[in-house]
Amino acid sequence: MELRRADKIAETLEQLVFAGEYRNGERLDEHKLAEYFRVSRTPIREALQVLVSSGMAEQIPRRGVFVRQPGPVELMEMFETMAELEAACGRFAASRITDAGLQQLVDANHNCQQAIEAQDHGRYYAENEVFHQAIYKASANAYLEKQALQLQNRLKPYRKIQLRFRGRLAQSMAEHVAIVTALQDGDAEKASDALRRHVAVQGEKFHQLMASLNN
Amino acid sequence: MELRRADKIAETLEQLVFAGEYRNGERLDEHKLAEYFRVSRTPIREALQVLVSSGMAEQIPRRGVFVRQPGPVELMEMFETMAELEAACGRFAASRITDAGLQQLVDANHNCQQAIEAQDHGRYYAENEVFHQAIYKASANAYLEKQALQLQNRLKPYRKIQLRFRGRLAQSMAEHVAIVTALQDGDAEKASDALRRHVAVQGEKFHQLMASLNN
DNA sequence: ATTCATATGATTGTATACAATAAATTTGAC
DNA sequence: GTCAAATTTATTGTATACAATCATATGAAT
Repeated sequence: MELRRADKIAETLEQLVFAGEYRNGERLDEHKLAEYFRVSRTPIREALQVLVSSGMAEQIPRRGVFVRQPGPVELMEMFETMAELEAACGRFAASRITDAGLQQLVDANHNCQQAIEAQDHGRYYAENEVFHQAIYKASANAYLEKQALQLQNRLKPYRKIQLRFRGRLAQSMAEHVAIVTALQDGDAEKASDALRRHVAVQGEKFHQLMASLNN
Repeated sequence: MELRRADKIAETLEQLVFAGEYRNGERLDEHKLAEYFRVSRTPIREALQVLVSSGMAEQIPRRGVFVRQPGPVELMEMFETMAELEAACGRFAASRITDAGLQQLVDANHNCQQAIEAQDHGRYYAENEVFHQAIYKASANAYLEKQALQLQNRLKPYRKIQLRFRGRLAQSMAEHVAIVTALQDGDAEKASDALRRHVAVQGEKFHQLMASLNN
């Protein structure tokens, strides 16, 4: 499945946009992309529509599609929304999580802790993702889970930057533990609050994020 | 702007799917649609991709795109998510809403009340939409607002059915008033809780919704 | 020199033609 | 008669050709 060239091109283009290969208002030239990917304009146009529908580009009829890198304001809005989505997942998970689900969280945290001790930022990042995705799934709401996964994916490049800062890992771990405890206790309010605060970007985190945008 | 035929076709197709013109697994035949709309397959394919990306249809490579009417489970999940999105909007709005924003809510409620007294379900439905959209905007988070609007749009057909039931309008109005009061007081918790309960589909509402699916 | 109209070029949107793949049908062996 | 392989048909995916529209450049009139 998924052998369509257009889909593969869409994935590649997404990564290119994520990697910052394109400036903010830059136009995605159909001809040049067709030449680059050695295909006709047709699959390129289909790939561009995927980018547009995911919000990574904007289409102006009869003008073309232009990459839309989120600015500081939109980025904050996306992080705020992410925090609320995760809080919602936690709220549902508190009463719906299974023993197996809880065990997944405990395991993920264990791996996170190991990554910290090994000072392996990359691995911490990966295991952190596992932890959060386990919570999405524990919400037992496939629709909400999908929304959360999508936004998590869009914010991935920025979150990666964020974890680089001093002391952030240890604090993050402590918050994870509090989240798991709340879920174990079945305390929906505590779980959602803990997740909201954990994901939210405020205070020092906010400044760090803003500073990272100037690179 | 937006003079592309593909976009207009996408809109029309969305409405057709909403209206239940297509069965659940039904395939959207490119040739037939092209013939029906008197265009070539190209704009049809673009329109179909829009449906796919909005979740209203599923694409199986080299097989075609098939309409995906949400079943009972997914519908519940969407309503749950809607409730959480609105709760999030309310949470932000509690501290960010302006006097003008509050006035919009009061006005919308006034119009809702008039619609009830006139027993005008259609008008109540329209003004109810205005009320909720005003809250989305008052969240002062354009990204969240957009997400809420999208889901609201997808749930529109089902919500329409729901409001038909006896006593629902009066209860809904009372809840609106409570929401406005919480926002006036700047009480984030109260506002988000009130919105969550207002939008959530539980108890009797759940049974009514399920019953409506069998038509 | 400025401004407006026209013309020219570039780019997107649509139509059509072709290729690749999957579904359906036919044919043949047992 | 049933099953399987092969062939045909149908349908999607891609390439190319054409049309429509927008941006730029050119030129004349003031």
